Amino acid sequence: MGPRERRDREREEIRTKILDAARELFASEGVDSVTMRRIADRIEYSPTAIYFHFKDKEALLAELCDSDFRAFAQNFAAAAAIADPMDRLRATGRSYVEFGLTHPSHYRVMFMTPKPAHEDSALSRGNPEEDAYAFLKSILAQAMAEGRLREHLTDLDVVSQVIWAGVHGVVSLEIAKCNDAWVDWKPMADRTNLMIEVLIDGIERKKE
Amino acid sequence: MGPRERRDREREEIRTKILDAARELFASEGVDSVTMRRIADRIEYSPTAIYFHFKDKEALLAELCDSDFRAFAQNFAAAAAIADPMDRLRATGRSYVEFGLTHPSHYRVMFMTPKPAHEDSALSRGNPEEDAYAFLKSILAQAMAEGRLREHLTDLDVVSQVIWAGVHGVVSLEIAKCNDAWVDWKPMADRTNLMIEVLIDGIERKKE
DNA sequence: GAACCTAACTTAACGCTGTTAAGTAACGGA
DNA sequence: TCCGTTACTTAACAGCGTTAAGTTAGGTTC
Repeated sequence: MGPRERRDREREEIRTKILDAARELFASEGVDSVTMRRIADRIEYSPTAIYFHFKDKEALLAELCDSDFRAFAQNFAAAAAIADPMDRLRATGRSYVEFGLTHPSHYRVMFMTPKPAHEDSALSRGNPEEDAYAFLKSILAQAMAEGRLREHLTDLDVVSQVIWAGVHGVVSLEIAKCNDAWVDWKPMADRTNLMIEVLIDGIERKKE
Repeated sequence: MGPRERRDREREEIRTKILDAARELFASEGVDSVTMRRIADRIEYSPTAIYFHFKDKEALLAELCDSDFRAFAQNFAAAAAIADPMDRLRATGRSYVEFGLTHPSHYRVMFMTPKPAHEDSALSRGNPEEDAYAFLKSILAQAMAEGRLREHLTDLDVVSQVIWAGVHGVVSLEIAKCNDAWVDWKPMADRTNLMIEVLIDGIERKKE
């Protein structure tokens, strides 16, 4: 079974070569520069060779996205070490915004671009270390278990989705509209801080 | 001075004809279907004729955006009639979300797509009836004047931008990620309600 | 009225895109 | 040795935004 394994390995190698080339183009020149022909140029193959390894451009980008999601989730490792759930939530929010501002191109593709379905993913969903949404949910689950959330907040998913939407709103508005002059944009840090503060204040149970 | 005026009028007519065709294509088949060639087909001109009336495709879309922004701002007319600023804020948030869900294509172009500068606009900025951001700001200005906002909230722009980001987050996540199966999406109405409630709770001054 | 000029187009083309069809080598298995 | 699969290549198609060059109609000027 030597040749077969070697062939499989070679196939995997050129696959990752394509992905690496795409990732480099994407990071350095933006999503619009990622064309099949430019990827092919980089790896010194013909453009059509890519279609032997990926169904089409969309499938290629989707697979790029998967690894980006993994990097995104690992971005929260530092925050994960914080014991207090509310403080962990604060740190997670800050990490989230930081990731978006540091990798705006990735953020756009991951969270600001509608994609048709894309169900088949190599990511282990539900695992807080690879699935950022599961990570957020686990924080709120602990907060709820410890009685730190308001009484009427019983649906973990709704709360998670609103928290997510809050920080996502700050990041995505910044990415999409920071050049628009008709808004007197205040410093990003101020917006981030107030958003996190408002969100936490809105879900935290008040002491009497 | 007859002929000259007639010529100017004709020029304006074909201009709006182009815009109307683009708008129709855009609304019915999405932004990707708006191509110079398809617009030209609709109005029975050659594609290049459009370039005599618009610098390029981007300028055409920018002008479409302007009228969309006007429609967007007028969407808040009903909410504007509410006297209490916090209730007006609630109604405005709900109108905002409703607009986004009813016109996802427009919303995407307006608020989810980075555009290079685009400063020249026919919109009267600062006028709450045409500028939705100014409208939001005017609500919060009244709230602040009436002592309804927390003491530490002194910067009207920061508060406005966070409120905006909150509802924008709910809408844009819905538009971009509603097909993603790795999130157990809860009903849009629940997310909207909780977001508005959390935001208002986070900025409203508490009675003692 | 004739010449001229310019505004408003058209046709043809360029260079780019994603993608497919058809052809060609190389190589493992029967 | 033959055969079929695998992994490609070259050529091409249809579409895109955009530009260059040519055409026609209409107002202006002598």
